[in-house]
Amino acid sequence: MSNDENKGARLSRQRETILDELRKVKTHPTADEVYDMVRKILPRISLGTVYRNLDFLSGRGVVLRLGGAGTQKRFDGNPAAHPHLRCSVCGRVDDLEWPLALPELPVEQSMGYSRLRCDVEFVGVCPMCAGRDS
Amino acid sequence: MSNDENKGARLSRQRETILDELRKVKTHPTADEVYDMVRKILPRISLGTVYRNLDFLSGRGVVLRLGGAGTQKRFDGNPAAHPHLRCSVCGRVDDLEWPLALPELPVEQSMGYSRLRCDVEFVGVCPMCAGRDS
DNA sequence: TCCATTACTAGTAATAATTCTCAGCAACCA
DNA sequence: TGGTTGCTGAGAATTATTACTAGTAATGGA
Repeated sequence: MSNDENKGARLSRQRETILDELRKVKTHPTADEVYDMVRKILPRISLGTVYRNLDFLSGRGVVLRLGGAGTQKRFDGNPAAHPHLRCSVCGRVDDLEWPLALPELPVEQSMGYSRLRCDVEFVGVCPMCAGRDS
Repeated sequence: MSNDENKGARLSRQRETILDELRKVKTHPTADEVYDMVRKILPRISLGTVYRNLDFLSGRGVVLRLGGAGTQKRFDGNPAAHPHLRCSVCGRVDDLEWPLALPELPVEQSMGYSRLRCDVEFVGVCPMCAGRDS
């Protein structure tokens, strides 16, 4: 966080706390889950600030914004590309604990796209949701 | 489209048209792009009907609902799992024309998740958006 | 054939997630 | 020390999606 791109950017208490809290957990919280976490430390923070900073941080590649199949976006404190498991029922996301090599796309197959990164997501039903019904 | 699960389901003119139009294109339209396409044929169709039927069809696995990094969901007339290329600027989605084998997850690595399917998405900047700025 | 049931529709209201706006405060620089 | 810029909280606005409602059409027995 100290190259030219970030010239002028300040590490406010709010921004720092959001980043800290996000790095602390292994769940992949949604914006308002982050809001709840951070509010325990900075009770007067606003939801808009959380969104603004998650946007800022993911824009800089410091955290990962997971688009995914769900309706809300989720955020990951670990910015390295790694595969996820997503529950299609409750929307929860886990890291896959298995060193799956991410597929590499040869430039001549990239159809003109640049700056590619690979998102791999396995979508299924998590143990909790599978137990609930069937 | 004729097994037990679909008992009672009817193939209305609206539903049929939505499916036809979706299968016709290689783009991966959003719900309101589908709405626009279908409206040329059935001008009185409502957006709610489009959403309802896209939901119905993707629930049955007849079409694919692509969650993805963008803000709107996109739909794919080809329900077979296959990798996509997504532009992080304009949100457009292309099929990857390269027979990339989708990674297979061994059951013992699935962390209790069941009925898994794999989504692979390469996210980058498409040629059009790359040309516009830099 | 007639009637009850069910699936579906258009239109519109409601909701949910996210982004935008704006006035004030705080850090930084000349 | 004063001006500029980045950031904030609060709340309004926007956007995508879902839910509701009343009406219509297909279906399946009596």
